[in-house]
Amino acid sequence: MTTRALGSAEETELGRAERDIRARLGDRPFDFRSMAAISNIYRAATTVRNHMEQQVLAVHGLSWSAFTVMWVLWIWGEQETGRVAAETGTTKGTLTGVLKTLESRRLVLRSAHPDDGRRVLVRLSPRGQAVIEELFPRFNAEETFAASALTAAEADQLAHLLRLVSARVDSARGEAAPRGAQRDGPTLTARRSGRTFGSQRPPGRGTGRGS
Amino acid sequence: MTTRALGSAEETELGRAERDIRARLGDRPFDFRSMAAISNIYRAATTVRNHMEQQVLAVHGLSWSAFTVMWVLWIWGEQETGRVAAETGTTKGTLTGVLKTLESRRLVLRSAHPDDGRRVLVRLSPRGQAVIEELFPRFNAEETFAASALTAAEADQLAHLLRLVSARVDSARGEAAPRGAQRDGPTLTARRSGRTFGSQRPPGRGTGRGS
DNA sequence: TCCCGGTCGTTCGGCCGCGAACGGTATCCC
DNA sequence: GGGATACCGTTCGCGGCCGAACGACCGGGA
Repeated sequence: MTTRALGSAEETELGRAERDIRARLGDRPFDFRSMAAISNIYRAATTVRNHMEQQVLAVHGLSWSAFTVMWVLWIWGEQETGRVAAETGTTKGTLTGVLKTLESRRLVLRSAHPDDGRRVLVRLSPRGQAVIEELFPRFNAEETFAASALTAAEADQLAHLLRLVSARVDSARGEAAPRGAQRDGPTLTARRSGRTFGSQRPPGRGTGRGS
Repeated sequence: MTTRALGSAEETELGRAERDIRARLGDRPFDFRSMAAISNIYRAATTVRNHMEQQVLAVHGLSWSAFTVMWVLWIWGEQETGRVAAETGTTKGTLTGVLKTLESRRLVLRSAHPDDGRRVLVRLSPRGQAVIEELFPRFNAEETFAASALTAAEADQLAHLLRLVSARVDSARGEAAPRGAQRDGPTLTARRSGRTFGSQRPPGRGTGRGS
């Protein structure tokens, strides 16, 4: 309640849209509260991604995905492509394409795994290293800007609530139809979503003292 | 703080990832709080979208975007394509493609605007109407599930915080480089993002008693 | 040794997504 | 009225994105 931010018509505008929706659906027992919470996630995500691509990434012609891959390689160093895919939240097939793009621009390098012929290792090139080190401070500055309508406590709260949603949805992987069922299906390629704070940890890094 | 939900290792896992990031970047003055808040938005959005497409939309082979378009037409009725584009948060070019897909499946109908030869009107076909009415309750049920780790107050708070972020980023449209500058650039196609609660209102609907 | 199931990265087809460019249309202003 | 201007939806090129299919490769077992 502290930061209302911007003298915009935000609340009234949104109220109008919601009123239209209720006028159309109000006689049916839908969960408008969850609808607002969930739908706004996608809305904010698209807004932020477009902003970053236009304001920060455009100077190097990078997409959000390409940047994310470079970020992962920057933080955790050389990785197997499968791990990068999981960490960036895409499928292996998608990652192949992104890597092809990055490789064509000489930003990353692929190399064969020494012990396993199936695996492929990826790492930043010196050029890629320079690009991410130039880009990330600007990227982070825009993150600060995007969160600047929030108090510190609100930013923490936002991250926390989003993690709860992600964890909840992740917990339902591999199910079929009904909501009540317990999860059992193990067969599904590991999938993560988005940059940073994925739940995969890098290999050979601190074991984090178990549970 | 009330709902911790799932006996998962969520917090410790995320803590480990964040610790790795700080180990790599901690000596530099980055804004880790904003980083966590913003990056988790994208992560949650992807997770939710994939979940919806797999659990709800797959039975009709619809994408999130196609569903969103049908939703808009369902709630607000026949619309000009430009308005649908703004409401769904895509460009006009993208919408043309989505409409082509929907039209090929006989879910929407295009018609010429009576008074303006440039405009095109879109509406749900009877078949499309039936599909969205079957699909939306299931969709909303999954929204409820996705938000089920949150209390009612937390869900409201999440929506509120996300709206603040969206509004903040939207306010920066048309700028170039420096953060301090005031916005001036008017030339930019109206852009919204995501389903529901966009700030565009339908034409000819209640005027909402102005400001 | 030779299968054989499992795993890895790539390829493929289809769709979404963007900005830029294009043709058709309306509107403003003289 | 007639031309400049602005607007609308479509098209285009390129890249991201997914699931499925594929070929290469690993490991274990007889």
